[in-house]
Amino acid sequence: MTTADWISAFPGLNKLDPEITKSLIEASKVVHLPAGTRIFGPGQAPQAYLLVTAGRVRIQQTSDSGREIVLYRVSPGESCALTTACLMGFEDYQAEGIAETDVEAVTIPRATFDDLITRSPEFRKFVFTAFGVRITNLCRVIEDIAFSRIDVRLAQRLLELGGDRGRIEFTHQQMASELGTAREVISRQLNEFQRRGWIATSRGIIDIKQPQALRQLAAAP
Amino acid sequence: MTTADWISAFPGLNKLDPEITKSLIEASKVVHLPAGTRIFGPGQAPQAYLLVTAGRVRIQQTSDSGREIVLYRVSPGESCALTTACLMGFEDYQAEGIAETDVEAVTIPRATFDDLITRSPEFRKFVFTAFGVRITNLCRVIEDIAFSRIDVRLAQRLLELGGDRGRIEFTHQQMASELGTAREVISRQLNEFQRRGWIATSRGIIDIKQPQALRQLAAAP
DNA sequence: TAGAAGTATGTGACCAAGTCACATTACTAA
DNA sequence: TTAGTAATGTGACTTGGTCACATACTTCTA
Repeated sequence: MTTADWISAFPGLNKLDPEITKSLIEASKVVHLPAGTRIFGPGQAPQAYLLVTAGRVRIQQTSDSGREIVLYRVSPGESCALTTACLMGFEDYQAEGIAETDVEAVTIPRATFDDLITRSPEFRKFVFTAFGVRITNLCRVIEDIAFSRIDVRLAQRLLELGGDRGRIEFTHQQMASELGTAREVISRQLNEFQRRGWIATSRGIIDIKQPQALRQLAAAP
Repeated sequence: MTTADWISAFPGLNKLDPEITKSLIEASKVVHLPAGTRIFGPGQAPQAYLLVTAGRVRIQQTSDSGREIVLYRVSPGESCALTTACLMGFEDYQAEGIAETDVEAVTIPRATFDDLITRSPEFRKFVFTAFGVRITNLCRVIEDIAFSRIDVRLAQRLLELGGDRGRIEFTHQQMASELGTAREVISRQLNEFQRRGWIATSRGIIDIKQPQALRQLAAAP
């Protein structure tokens, strides 16, 4: 089976030489990871280059004191810079990757990855661009944590996570981990949002009622 | 002139094939940048791969509100992941790189960089490891900002910047930019450190008097 | 189906850190 | 010497994080 369907999900991989594409498809293997799988983490290095085709992987970091913060997510059409870096020989990092939903991904063995890097400028660009996006993204996170108000950040994240249905199945503690803050802080902010009618909450659920109000807050200077 | 002295400053580049080393040296050019030079930034993409051989480059980010935070520094023996990413085609980032001291660096043209990536596994590993280090580093910054107390972070940074002489020629505002906080916060913390006899300060200068006291605070949980 | 245990959320008091406004103190260049 | 500028000091206030504990909802079990 060398169904190449998945490759169309990666804009950066569309312009590869047919030969390269062939190598890529032949060496790749589609894997399915159930929600909750720990894909990599301290003491658990990934064995292959990973391209997510369906589902979502959450990359997060836990501090010594046990508090967590979500660094970024890997969505379909993306790869994880951390696993790539690890694959290329740098293994000492603290973050961990967890399948947030059932995940379908394509794995490419290290040797093939190395071979493709050598042979294809387009593949190289794809990989380096992925690095660039992640680094830029982490810089953005730093800026947000350092300089943005918690209500603004919460509104942004609610909109990001809400999707079309506007329903987020997260506990307050999970939302706190999203933003690297404390549960009580989230509880208070959510209560305030609810008081204003922007959201409705019940145990483990947040429903967005007035996305435009959240958007306005999220866009605040 | 193809003095290859600089190459010994890069542990990752020591094991290259003689041929690769030759290419590297022939294509490289040593450049000198006076302190204060803006090496890259929004709207100012770097034109070549940059390896720092002497001096120090500061990578920082400025928020919309004008506040700054130092993301990391590039010291001799290191390269800048952001410029690399940029070089490989990803250009949209907000951070800027500034020569903090007079800087001596080796530049490698894009074409040569690309060629070396293709031909040398060791060079690839060097580049990818540099990415990994930076990403790990940024994750550490995120953790610090999100979870560490400002006095602990200040103590750490004072020790990092103090060097052997234990003198730091920074204004309070500059120290605030280091940690992404406000000048008043730094002033108060420094006053407290001074009150305890750990440091001495005068206009634009911080002298470390009791590094071990700072170390103890810096190691706090 | 009641009770118990576990998880999620609410709340007030308090502390840490960031903001604002303005005063004071050093340096620098006429 | 003296403006003028840059650096630092300070108090009042707001925001956000911490702590301790109360309350409410779910699920499991007897």
